[in-house]
Amino acid sequence: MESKQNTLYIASLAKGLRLLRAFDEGNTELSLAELAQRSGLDKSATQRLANTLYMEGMLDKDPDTRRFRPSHAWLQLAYAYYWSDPLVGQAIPKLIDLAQDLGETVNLAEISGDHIVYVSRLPCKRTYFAATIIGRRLPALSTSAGRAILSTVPEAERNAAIDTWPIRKFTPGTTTDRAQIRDSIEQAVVDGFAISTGQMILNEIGVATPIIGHDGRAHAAVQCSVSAHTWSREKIVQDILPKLQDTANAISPSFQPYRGTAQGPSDPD
Amino acid sequence: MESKQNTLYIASLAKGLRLLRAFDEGNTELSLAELAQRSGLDKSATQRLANTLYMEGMLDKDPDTRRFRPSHAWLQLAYAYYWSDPLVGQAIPKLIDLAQDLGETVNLAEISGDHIVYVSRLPCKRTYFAATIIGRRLPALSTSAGRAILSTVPEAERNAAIDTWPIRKFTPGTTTDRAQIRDSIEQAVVDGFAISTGQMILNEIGVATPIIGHDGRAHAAVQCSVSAHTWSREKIVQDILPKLQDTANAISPSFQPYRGTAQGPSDPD
DNA sequence: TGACACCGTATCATAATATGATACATAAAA
DNA sequence: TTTTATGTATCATATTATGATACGGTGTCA
Repeated sequence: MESKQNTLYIASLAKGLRLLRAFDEGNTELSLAELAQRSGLDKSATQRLANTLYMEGMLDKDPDTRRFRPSHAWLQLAYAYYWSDPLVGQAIPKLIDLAQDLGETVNLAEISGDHIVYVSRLPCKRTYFAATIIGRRLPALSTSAGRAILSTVPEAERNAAIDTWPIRKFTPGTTTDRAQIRDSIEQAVVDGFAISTGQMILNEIGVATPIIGHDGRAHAAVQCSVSAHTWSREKIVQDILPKLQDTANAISPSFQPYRGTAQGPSDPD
Repeated sequence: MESKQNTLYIASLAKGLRLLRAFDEGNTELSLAELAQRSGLDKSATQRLANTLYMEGMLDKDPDTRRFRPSHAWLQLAYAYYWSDPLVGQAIPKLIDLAQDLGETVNLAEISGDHIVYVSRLPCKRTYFAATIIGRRLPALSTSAGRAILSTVPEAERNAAIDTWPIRKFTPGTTTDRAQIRDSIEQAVVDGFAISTGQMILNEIGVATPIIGHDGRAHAAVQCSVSAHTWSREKIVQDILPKLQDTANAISPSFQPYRGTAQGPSDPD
């Protein structure tokens, strides 16, 4: 089989991880056959790996349908992650205050390669789409948070990112023109914040301010999503933005930049 | 080596998972040696497994200190979990409303073997310990949520649980006497809710109401934690409890009971 | 400065472990 | 009923993981 490399790579472990990754928002429970199909592994391998994950408590199994599901252990991993991320402890209390103050949903996003990951969400009111987005991974260029973060990196690197990083069309209103995205980011360089309309969801406006680290670069952003029905661009800049920036600045100074990086493939999901 | 069983158990995968589980609130970043020590694996195995996890993007690595950390992928797993858990989608919108209404922190907890797992948290105000508790796993008997859930199971099973399930002492005020815990749970059988004082944190009061499924049993609970400085038991019963119960009942009817169970060892952490 | 201990990294011959083809059983579809 | 698909179990083979060993770098104690 495709031995990824040399002797310090254990294929069995990697294959097991592929099974875990077979689950997502569209595939919440999978049969053995589906698991095999989605992971690209043959039936026998899938059988053994899934059984191992089951025995280790990483997968639940419905005794009737024999379908597999993510177990609570997946949340325990998130718990461990939270403690390991130095930014989380710093930011959460301030984000709580911000969310209470604004009365709108506030998110914390971090850069992860060419994507951003939502690390924490403080929901307020009836959130349009009430689903949690913790752990959601999106192309950085297509999000206000990603653009805010990119606005803090050196010009050359920034331009390279704008030219090469992935983009995805979520709604009819999603910007797919890189020139337009460049304008948006350059505007953010000047303004110190990024704002985008209807990129992810129709009638949704996102504002984000970068959380700047010691090196002057942002690795994260505070983001706020509001409805275009009740908010205008001007009103956001006037009422939300100042508080958003205060919060981001309050988090910034003591933040140890996050230097580690996994070299996983930049999967174009 | 200790082949857990037969031919449908892949030891390498299980060992890799042990590395992941080596990270927790007290061990947020680990060197290779520490990883080996905590997982109980020898240096070579740890080296290979950690390297594989790194290549697959499951671990980050600080290029200077060479220490490993949980990666963003751990949050992506949580994301997949949220979509797979039918209760989450049902409950979150109602919990948001409840949290806004109460102005206090609201949690969703699920039973997982003899422990409970916090699945979602809606923080309000300055939460005493602002840390997130999503994914935190606690002995069911030591929590208000666990007692609320246990109050809905048949008597025989309930008694067996009270006699055998694990207990842990978190504060000087934590109840370790099973007779007392039995009283607390039997009271919950009558009242329909559980309340506990200073079990996890000093001066913290927890109230929980069970979310009852089709089979009449609860697999989850809505929980609220407040400060004993500003709340008395009576005030909680008067002001918080009714809303808490309404919310739990609103979630209950349409909830498909969660039948799958991993057979992992009941680790006494 | 040198000696020592520790850690991360790399290599390699060996055998233990994972492999995947195959067969059986059960359940769903025709 | 027959047919198809899916979950489960078995087994001989060689591919794959193993772990002992060695090397280079770094920090610590004399």
